Amino acid sequence: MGTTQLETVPEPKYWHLKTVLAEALDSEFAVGEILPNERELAARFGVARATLRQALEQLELEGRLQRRRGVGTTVAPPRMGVSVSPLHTWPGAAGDDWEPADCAPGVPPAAVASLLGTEAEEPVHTVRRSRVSGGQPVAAELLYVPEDSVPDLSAIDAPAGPARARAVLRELQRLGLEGEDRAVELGSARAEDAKQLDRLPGAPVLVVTTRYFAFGRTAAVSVATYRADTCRLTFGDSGDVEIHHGQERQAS
Amino acid sequence: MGTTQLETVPEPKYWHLKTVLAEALDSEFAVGEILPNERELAARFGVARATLRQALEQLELEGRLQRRRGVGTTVAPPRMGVSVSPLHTWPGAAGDDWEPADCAPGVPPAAVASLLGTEAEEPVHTVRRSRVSGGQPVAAELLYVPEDSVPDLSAIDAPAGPARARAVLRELQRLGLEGEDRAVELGSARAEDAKQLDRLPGAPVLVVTTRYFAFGRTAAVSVATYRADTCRLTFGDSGDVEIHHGQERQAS
DNA sequence: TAGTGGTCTAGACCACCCT
DNA sequence: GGGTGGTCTAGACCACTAC
Repeated sequence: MGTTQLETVPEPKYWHLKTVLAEALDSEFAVGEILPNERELAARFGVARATLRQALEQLELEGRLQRRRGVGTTVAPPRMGVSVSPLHTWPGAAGDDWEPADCAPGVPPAAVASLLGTEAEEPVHTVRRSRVSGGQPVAAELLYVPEDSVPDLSAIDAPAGPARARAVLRELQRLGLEGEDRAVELGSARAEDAKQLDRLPGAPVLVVTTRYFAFGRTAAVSVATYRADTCRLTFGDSGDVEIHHGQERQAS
Repeated sequence: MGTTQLETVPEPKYWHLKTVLAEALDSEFAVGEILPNERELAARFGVARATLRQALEQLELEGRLQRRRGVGTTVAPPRMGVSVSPLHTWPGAAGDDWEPADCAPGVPPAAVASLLGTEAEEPVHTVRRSRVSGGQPVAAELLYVPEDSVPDLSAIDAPAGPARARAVLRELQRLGLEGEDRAVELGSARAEDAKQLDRLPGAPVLVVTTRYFAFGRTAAVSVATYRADTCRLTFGDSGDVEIHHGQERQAS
């Protein structure tokens, strides 16, 4: 009864390891610095490599580390704030930092079709865009626009590719935007998005689903996947606020 | 040169496994149904248990599965939409679905102190609340309120506990709220939050950081951690939209 | 007490990057 | 070619739940 029981619930090794590493990152490493490789770190801490990797995985999930196959593990800079504020403008409006990449007709996934209220197998304009911030890709987007939302689009304008993407976006601007709403959830990058984001398939992403309303219905749906490791999504004007984990220095 | 190379990039086993399982979930399992245990599934697919677990982990991350130690793996219901719209009201206003749990003075983490603009070691009112939706806990929140934001709070009111939490929230309502902004990022549940969310430490969470402005400065900061596996954060009025992965039936 | 998922080990080989 | 992280194996034991 009088015994001091510090660990009624024994802490998993990888959890403790993560804490130790996190403290080391704050105090002993600079942003961009390369950590010792996994085999050496595991040996140094006296654990199996798999256990060490469990700790590294969590730190990467929290945006503290960046791991690249064939290169090594580096200390990540603080997450960048990426604004996803409702701007009450259509995608593709002047000033947004998305780059149209492609456009082709395609059947949207069932979840999107249900949001659009289209028939199950009905093809819609599918515009792919990518967003770059701070010199690296942060998001990949698929924008689904039913054919009848942009009736004036001349099919002859551009059969496919970036030119057609721009044409669809241009047509959207003509519509009266009545509103929009957003949802954010956790997902994992599909192969296509992963390549666009310079990550491996399955990497954690924040999926932002936006519905655009016009004519009293959903006129377009955007599904944007943001790199969860490097991005902090901001709503409002908190985009330029710095978040500090601890002391931070720049690698020389 | 004329060979058809279907797999220039060989797909990892766990990735393929995940796809197969996801399809099985859509077509052969009902929500709430219990899957065969990991050892049997691994044997059935001819892989090591660790490999199978990698696939299950991703499906859980995507909100398709729910795993509970000592119980089993069940098919998760679609994620519930949880509204985090800017309501332009203080936390604790009538009608919000947060339950005050506790309040004590405490030194906020450095990141929060920097948002509040308080001194490094300055203690602030720290209110803990929890949010329940659909009968289960979805979020845990720590609300940091500097002492001078609620100067009229009589310390004698309640020394600690839920009563004091309510007292702090009550005082907040008196202030003129000038604005708020939010940021969403991925994190992992700390031990404390994990218990509150009925998850293991390290579980993926969506961290919503909200700044409340009054007197031309940041008068309070809220850090809310939402279960990433069960929640879809909604901004706007898309909260009641159904998202379907595929066919869905109810377990009998 | 039996069965589940969670943790951990000590190996092996592979895909990728850089030089 | 040498070094990195990524995948995979076949075990073992532990913590938890339910009966």
